Amino acid sequence: MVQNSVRTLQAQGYKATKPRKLVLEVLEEIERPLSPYDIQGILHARGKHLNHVTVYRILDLFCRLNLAHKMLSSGGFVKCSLDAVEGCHRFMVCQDCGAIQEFADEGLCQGENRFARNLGFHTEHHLSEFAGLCSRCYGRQPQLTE
Amino acid sequence: MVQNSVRTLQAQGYKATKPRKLVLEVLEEIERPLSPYDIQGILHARGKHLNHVTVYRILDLFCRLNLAHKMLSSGGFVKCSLDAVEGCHRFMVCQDCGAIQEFADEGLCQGENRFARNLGFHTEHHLSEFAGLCSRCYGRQPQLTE
DNA sequence: ACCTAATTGCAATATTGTTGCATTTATTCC
DNA sequence: GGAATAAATGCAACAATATTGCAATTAGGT
Repeated sequence: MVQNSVRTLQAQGYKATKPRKLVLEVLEEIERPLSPYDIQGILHARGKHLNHVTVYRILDLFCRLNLAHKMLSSGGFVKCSLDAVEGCHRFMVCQDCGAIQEFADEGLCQGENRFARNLGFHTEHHLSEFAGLCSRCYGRQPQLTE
Repeated sequence: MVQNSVRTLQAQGYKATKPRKLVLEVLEEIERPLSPYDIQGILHARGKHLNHVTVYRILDLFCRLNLAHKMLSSGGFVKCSLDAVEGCHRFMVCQDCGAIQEFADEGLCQGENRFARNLGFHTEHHLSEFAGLCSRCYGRQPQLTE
């Protein structure tokens, strides 16, 4: 799976370096928003030592290439699971287990565009996050500390 | 107008202190996302000196009381213009002049809830921001530096 | 005007993010 | 496979942002 992202990197002329692959692995494995320092810490615990500056720059690149997304509510980074989200980022965040799920819907976009235009606003990008409970956590005891 | 917010504060048992009124004034006057340090700086230039810790705590309180909102995309704070946004925060941000406009729509909420539920997700809050051009800036030359 | 709880300021510290430059590394070409 | 080289990383220093505990101040009720 990391392989897909590696291809994207190379297709755009970026190198598939070891640090970049390591960050990709973490983001794929942990489907929850992670800060740059979170990622550094996780890798550190695995004996992989990346400078935090490097992590910042990698995440920055990934966001530009749409390989990752910076969550609006928490500022944490997640791996994008959808390829074709043209300037429209939508995620559901489970308030219990912290899991995130990306989604897209043409109908929602159109509804939002129409609504905005009625207010004289010409929309270019939508950002939206839903907070709630995922199907696994719905009807269970809370898990997440915080 | 600050008066409305002052009433909200007092109705909830919070004091209408000078620092709080000053922050309210700035947020009302400047309808663009402002960081805590922005606000401190603006007030400082007017001869009003607030400690940044105070600004942080005030903004924190305002958000809890729904008097202010922390923008998802920028992290800046804006004054809420709608009273009855129950856990649902929606803003349009002009990419040109930076102006923000809060909005609400029952229909959008319902559509989003329905969509999420089809994916097994039980939504509690919606956060959404549209980026685009406001009616004044649409069809003009760009203004915002950055 | 006084009392008291709430709020603010201060100092110290922690966390997060940025910049310039020397060193290393992934790819291209032979 | 082994250079060449442009890109990427690490390092060090620093800048910006955010948090905590506690003493001093202030708003609101009497």
